[in-house]
Amino acid sequence: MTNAPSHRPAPTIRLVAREAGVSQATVSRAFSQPELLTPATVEKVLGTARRLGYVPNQVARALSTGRAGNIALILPDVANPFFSALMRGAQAQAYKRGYATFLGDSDETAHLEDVLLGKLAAQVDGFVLASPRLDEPLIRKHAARKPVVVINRDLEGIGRVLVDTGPGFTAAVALLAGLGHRAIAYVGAPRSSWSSQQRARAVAAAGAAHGLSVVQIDAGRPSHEAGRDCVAALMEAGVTAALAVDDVVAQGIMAGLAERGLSVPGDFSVVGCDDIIAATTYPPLTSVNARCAIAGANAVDLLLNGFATPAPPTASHVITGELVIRGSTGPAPAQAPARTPARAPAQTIRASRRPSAKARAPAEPDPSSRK
Amino acid sequence: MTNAPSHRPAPTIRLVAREAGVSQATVSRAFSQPELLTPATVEKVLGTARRLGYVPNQVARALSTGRAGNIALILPDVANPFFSALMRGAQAQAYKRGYATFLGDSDETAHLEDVLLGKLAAQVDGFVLASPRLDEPLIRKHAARKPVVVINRDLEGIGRVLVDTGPGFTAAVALLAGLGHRAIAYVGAPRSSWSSQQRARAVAAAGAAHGLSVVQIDAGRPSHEAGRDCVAALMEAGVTAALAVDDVVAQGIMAGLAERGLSVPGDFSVVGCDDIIAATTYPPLTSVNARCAIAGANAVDLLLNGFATPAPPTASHVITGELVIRGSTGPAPAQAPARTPARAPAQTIRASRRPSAKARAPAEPDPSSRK
DNA sequence: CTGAAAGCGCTTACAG
DNA sequence: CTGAAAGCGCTTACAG
Repeated sequence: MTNAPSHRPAPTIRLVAREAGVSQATVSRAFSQPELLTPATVEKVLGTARRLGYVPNQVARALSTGRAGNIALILPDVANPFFSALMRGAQAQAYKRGYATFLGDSDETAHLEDVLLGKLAAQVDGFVLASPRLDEPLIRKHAARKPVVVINRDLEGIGRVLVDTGPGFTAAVALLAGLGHRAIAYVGAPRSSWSSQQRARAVAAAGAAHGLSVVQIDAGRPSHEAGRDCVAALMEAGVTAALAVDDVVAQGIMAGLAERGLSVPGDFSVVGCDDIIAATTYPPLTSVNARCAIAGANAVDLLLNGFATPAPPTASHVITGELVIRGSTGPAPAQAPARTPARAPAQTIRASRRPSAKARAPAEPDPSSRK
Repeated sequence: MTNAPSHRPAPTIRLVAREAGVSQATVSRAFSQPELLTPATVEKVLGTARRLGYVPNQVARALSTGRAGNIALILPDVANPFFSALMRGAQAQAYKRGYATFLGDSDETAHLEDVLLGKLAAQVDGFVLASPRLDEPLIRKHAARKPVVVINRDLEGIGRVLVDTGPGFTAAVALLAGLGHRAIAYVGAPRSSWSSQQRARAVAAAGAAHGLSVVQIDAGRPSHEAGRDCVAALMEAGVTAALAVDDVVAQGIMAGLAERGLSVPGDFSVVGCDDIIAATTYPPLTSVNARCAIAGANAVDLLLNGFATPAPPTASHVITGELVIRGSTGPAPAQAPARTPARAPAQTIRASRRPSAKARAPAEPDPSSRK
């Protein structure tokens, strides 16, 4: 396995030095510490460097200095809108501060997280671990080797960014109470993630404060389908509003309601969380904004700022999500929607170029959501 | 700026050699070419390596061999569902083949693409460039230095993966014609991307073949909002169905129709493209599947396979997108929908924890879509 | 202000 | 089958 030799090798510092008539050290300084050189020297070196198309080799630099100039972002699923937004914020911030970003998708597994952390360790100066699935001892093991900042996991002594959506959910319950709802549901994730737990608690507490009856429903792995599937349970419970662990599930709930001929917010109110896709549904979702992009950027800042200090990052940074009220919440209906049977789901047919259309399951995975 | 010294330095090959009583060369071979060594030696070395927690330093290895073991994926917007899915497929395939992935988000700008390509060049063995905004000469310049595979850009002599959605759009037009539609619209991107051009041509040709009247509408930068905004133009044009450049725009069109009290597919039919979010809307979108994840994986394969050959990748790999029929397409209405004025858009209010709710624009960027 | 030289942690012909 | 040694392309005390 040879690297395609047809690609000419990049010019090195030695060539630039020779062409400019200076030493390698001078070329190096022209790039990394120009203030140590005469402006004329810097100009001369940079000029010939540009002419030759020279760019400092980051790999050699990393080996020499011990600093890679890279970070890695490890997350459970890049296709999930929450993580996409987070990634966008993190990558942009890292770039702005001169760092390149490795992307590691753990496919929701703790094992892959562990492997990725190990493989990338030598090439990065630190990690941002979003909603890690890894158990605490392993996270701490990796954090002992390289600086680590986690997002949405509260680990004492490890740098972390926590998105506090509790107040947003509290506000959402208050909104529903004000609209006359008396029985509501929280639709959450299974082995409660830190985020889902937090949201469930906020709903329970606020519900009690307003004298509402609150049922908790476990949707399983949060996905559009999971949301749709739990609509039966919502009808059974006799509630008139649901707060979901995230927008994907909320959107699924809206689809399930529509299949039963129920309208939102006329017959039922729905609240989501994250506020990434919430503005694009119809009706647009009332949702708790999780400031995903900001969380990603803050995590990168926390990590990079830590490089300048002797101790690893250990601070915890809390971001508060606010409620954004849109069109999926309205006055409580006169009575809870009847247990309407679902209509047959809309047909899905995959047509090829050939006239014969054949029914098949879509190959692309559902954009699902677990945080 | 020092790297946090509290993180103990990783053990090196020298330490392992000393501890195992062998030379560095032997330790190196135990990891990279164990077949050259006695099984006993390999075992001894690997054992002490494990005991010391030694992992080969990828940076040193890269400098020495000239192979980084990394690739970079450059794309216009990670928050766009199309690219998220593509990224997922690419990253997973690279991992499967032993490569780590750098992520570069160009934020839709040609300049950032250029910079990222330059900065990452030394750290990667090649690039996957998805829907590049860069002009052809610059792409060729970079491709002359490092292997490059582009996605959805047809550049002779450069490795590329092209998703051909033409047949899918042709099938979609046939579907609409069969449902009795006589006047349809294609809603595309502005400075036509390769993808949008291709789709527009397919719609025009198929429309002519079926004797339909076809209008082309430019939605500007493809986004949910752009889709919603062009509904007025659709009404004006008197069409009864629209095919959109992607699902995000299609979803926007559905929202705009809903705001006017028009139902899909009763009053109007909508077709999208990409098939990532199509299954999650209500009604679920009929959409041309763009096999995004597969495109990403194929691009990585094309790139990595090229490393084994002397010449850079130059093949072009075409993936055909098929039409997936769901609930947003139906029989043509008796007559084109009247020019109903839009109702006031659903209110958006952001509520803080404090009782006073204040109206503000959401901070998160709209997940938009340009490919 | 500039240069000669050692060193970062590996790999790999070249000997033996 | 194993080792001594050069080299990958930089950076950085150390001299001058």
